[in-house]
Amino acid sequence: MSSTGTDELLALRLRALAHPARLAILRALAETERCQCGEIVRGLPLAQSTVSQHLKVLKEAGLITGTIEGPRSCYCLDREAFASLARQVGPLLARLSGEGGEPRAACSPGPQEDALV
Amino acid sequence: MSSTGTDELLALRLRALAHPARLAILRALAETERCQCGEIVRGLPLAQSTVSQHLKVLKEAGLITGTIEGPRSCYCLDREAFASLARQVGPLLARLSGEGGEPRAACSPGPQEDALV
DNA sequence: TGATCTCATCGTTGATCGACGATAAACGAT
DNA sequence: ATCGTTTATCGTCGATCAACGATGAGATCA
Repeated sequence: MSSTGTDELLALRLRALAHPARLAILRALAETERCQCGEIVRGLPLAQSTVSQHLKVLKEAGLITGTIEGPRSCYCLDREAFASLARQVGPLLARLSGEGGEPRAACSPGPQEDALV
Repeated sequence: MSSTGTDELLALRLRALAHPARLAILRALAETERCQCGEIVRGLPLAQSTVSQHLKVLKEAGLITGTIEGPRSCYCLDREAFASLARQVGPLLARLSGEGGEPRAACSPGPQEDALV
């Protein structure tokens, strides 16, 4: 497996997560379940336009949904997207962390026998 | 909670993960458990200097360790770092995905079909 | 109608990323 | 001592990011 194409999407979503401001936005959305953009702006030390950009990034990554509702916008988490991401990231991190729990001999024990395929 | 300072480290690590080439490198390290940089280069459509740069990013994020061993280098996963990352990301994604499983009423209450992308 | 509020988008600026070739450093082998 | 191999680093270039202010589009309210 290794999935060449899927990695693009996975990387896109991880990149969307990989910013302190966006993490803060997501946490705010999770806590309040409210969607007002203005409230998020007031909770962060960033300009309104900057927050709007971050929201756009999150929306394009498919992590949140945005709905124009009258003069204001309603943002909220796409729970299913995060569940799907968890199903992808969970096993990946498990595998990278050793998973089964074999000793694994770290990296270089010293006398590196042959190797090579 | 949410700790403003921790988000910096979390974002750093997520950003290190958020690149297809680096995902491929990590998978290669997880599969072969071998550390030769040259082997990784031969397995990717990238120049040696580019791979070296990616390895540097991963190392600076604390996700892998690199040991100079004679003329060659020995890279391998920092299993503990990935375990720690999993302990951080797992609950986060669980929370963002709804966790408890309450209905949560989605976002928009009104009958506005889609609007917006 | 006009004023106001909310938010998205545009345009700009400086910083960082991603890729590459070229080069240098460390070591083993000849 | 001199090669050849392996890897890190440097310098460059184009693309993208992150932040901001300014502007514009909708919708509500006076």
